[in-house]
Amino acid sequence: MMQQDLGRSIGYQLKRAQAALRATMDGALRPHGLTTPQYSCLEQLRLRPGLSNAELARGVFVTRQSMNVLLRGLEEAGLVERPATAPSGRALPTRLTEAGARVLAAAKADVSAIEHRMTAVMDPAQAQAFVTQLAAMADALSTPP
Amino acid sequence: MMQQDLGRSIGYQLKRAQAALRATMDGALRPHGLTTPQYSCLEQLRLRPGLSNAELARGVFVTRQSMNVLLRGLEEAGLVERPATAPSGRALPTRLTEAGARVLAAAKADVSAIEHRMTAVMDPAQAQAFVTQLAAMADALSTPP
DNA sequence: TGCATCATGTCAGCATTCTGACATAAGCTT
DNA sequence: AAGCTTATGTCAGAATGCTGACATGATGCA
Repeated sequence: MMQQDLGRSIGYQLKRAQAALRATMDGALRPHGLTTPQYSCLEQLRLRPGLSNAELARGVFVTRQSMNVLLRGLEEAGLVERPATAPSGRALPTRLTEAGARVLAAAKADVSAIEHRMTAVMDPAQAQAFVTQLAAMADALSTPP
Repeated sequence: MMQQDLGRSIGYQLKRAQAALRATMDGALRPHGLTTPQYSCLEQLRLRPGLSNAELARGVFVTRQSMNVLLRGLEEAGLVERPATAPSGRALPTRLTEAGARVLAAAKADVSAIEHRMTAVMDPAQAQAFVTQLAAMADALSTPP
């Protein structure tokens, strides 16, 4: 097909939008002492307390190993806590500390503002359809052809 | 606002779609001996031959330093070539070799199929609007508020 | 009951990418 | 002409994330 304009490629624009979001979030989160993956992890824990390391990894789209070091950082900073021994199996259920919930709430305000800047380019109905389409595209790729 | 469902967050779905695309592309490109950033670099060079290291870095959304090591790999593999001395200033214009163009063409077929799997969840008019919206969102974030 | 399979947490090693810094070259201002 | 600003390529070091591997605990099956 020999595409002449990269700007019409969905893969390129997807990467571009994601890169812009990541850079903007990193900038906004730095004053809170968080990176974007750390923020994503805390947000997961807010919505689903008690998630294990492996479950968090899948939710943040990194490997278990990466999530492990990320969690240690959050634990050392006192933002999350894990029991020393597993209540069942090997999974250690992780929870936000009070300090973690506080930091997350402050950071979330900034992140929400960024997401609003993104969706402001469309009307609300378009924005909702857009998110639905994003999810459908991810599903289409995750399902083997 | 306290969002209860991560699936409705545009940031989450954007990350999810990008992660799925990246993983699928990595898998499809491995048989060609390419990573996704390397493929993106070759594609840039196909559309705009003679791009410098710094220009390529911006196009692929990595730093100059990362693009530098990436380019050395492609150069060593014989897929791209750069003059030993800069014709003007310090910028070294990079071009695809014949082998590079050949590898890229073969890889591009697979990548195009992947992009088609993504857009197949919408009708063509929706897909075009979707790409336009992605670009608008990236612009909204790149422009200081 | 045994045993195979799977998921989890974790260690080690490596690849990738980043931040910080420096020297060089071009363009612009004065 | 001289100096300031910007852009580029590159080096060094560190952070981040990944692959491979292993032991442990749960689960399902013969």
